[in-house]
Amino acid sequence: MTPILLVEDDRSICENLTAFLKTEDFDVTCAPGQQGAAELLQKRTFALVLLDISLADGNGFSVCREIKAEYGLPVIFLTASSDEYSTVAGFDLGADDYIAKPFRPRELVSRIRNVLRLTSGAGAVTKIGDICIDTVRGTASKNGCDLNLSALEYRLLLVFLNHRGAVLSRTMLLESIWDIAGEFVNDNTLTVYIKRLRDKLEDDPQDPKLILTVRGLGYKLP
Amino acid sequence: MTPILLVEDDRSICENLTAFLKTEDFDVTCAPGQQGAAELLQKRTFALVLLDISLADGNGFSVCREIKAEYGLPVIFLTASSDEYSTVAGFDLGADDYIAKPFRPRELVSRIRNVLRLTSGAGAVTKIGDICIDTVRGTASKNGCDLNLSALEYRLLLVFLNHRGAVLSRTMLLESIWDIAGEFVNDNTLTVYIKRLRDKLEDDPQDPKLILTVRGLGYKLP
DNA sequence: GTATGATTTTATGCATTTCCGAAAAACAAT
DNA sequence: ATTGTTTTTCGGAAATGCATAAAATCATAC
Repeated sequence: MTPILLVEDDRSICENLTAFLKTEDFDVTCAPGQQGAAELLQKRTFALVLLDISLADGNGFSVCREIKAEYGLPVIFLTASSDEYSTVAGFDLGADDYIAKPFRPRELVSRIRNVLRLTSGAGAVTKIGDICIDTVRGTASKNGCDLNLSALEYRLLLVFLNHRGAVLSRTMLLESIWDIAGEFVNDNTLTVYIKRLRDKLEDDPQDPKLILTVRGLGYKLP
Repeated sequence: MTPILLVEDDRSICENLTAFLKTEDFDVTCAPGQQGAAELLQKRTFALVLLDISLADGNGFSVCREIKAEYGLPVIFLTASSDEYSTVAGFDLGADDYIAKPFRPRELVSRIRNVLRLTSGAGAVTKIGDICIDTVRGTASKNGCDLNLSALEYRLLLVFLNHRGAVLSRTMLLESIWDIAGEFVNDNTLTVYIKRLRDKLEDDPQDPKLILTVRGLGYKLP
């Protein structure tokens, strides 16, 4: 299921598209406006964004600019105003395609697949605060400069990323990284890697804001 | 001047588009039908093909299939029949965009630029620094002189090329080149070929700038 | 049959990382 | 405060992953 973010304030369009795209193996999440879209992009990772130009709060253009600057995700504009000016402006902002309503669902699917094909190789970037994780390039950076994570540090960070907000028990973390044929490593190894990650990620490793300890339960990424 | 091939049998459209696109810094060559298109593609190099579906001899779909198979060039369908079936069929053949007549010239230009942006890196000849890879001839050259890559070295380079920027795991590389009926070769074979490629490609093989090692994760071409 | 080049394997060295034990610190409960 | 538990820190030993050289195998043409 390819995760897609649909930014659209018309509820009925949202519901119809979500249902239809589901049958085509896309996992659609709806955001009614700029605000919600920004929050979802912070929290989760998407492969593509479908963007309505006319939103209640702000317009699609500014959302597009943000998405391109922050996450580099492919964007397809989805809009009623099919006038030439909009089309050109949309492309100038780095949109990857532009579909005028009313559009035929099957054409939309074709265009989504097409854009995904053309942009594959573009990174799937997730942001947490000023930390940037690019799962395609296999890098994590802070304020643009590479953090030089080791392979294990990187994998550990990924686990936190995929369970954003949840408390992860030490056992669970050990299992997901060190479970080689049921043989675990020393429990303390995890602790050491938590420290390493903090040293590299946190502004102040003494007072972690990203990887928090939940005493007795484990750790979590808020 | 970006060279574009326009395959279109309506003379007046040809002339108008040629003139207009010229003002946008595109160098348009017209072919009235399948026959002429094939000959021109043989003789010259184009960056993109604008393709009318309804041609006097044969139809645009078969031309598209041929272009994609033989030259791998980006294709934009340009057509009167905007029915859904055609759109989907066009994309299925590997078209990169689809514009229904009548279209606005400025939108066409936007879409051309957009497709060129998205497909840059495809094309028959790709450059990385001072390395030139010609996927039609199957050769790679540095500063104009042939690098004399062996078949495997060349194929390995192609894998990197097709995943520019991404970290490619050793397993993935082994699979894409040495996976003969699930039987892998010695894991170190890959290492050796990485070295061979570096020796031929890099200015200073000791300090690679093209094929970088990402310890624990794999290699990547930045 | 030998000569040439491509491919694969073997062997070795080096650098980084991963791992662990033990001590120190932080925390919770009495 | 005292005690016991959990978490953090530290340094060095062990393991791993990668680079390199050189030898062995295979294919092809001469």
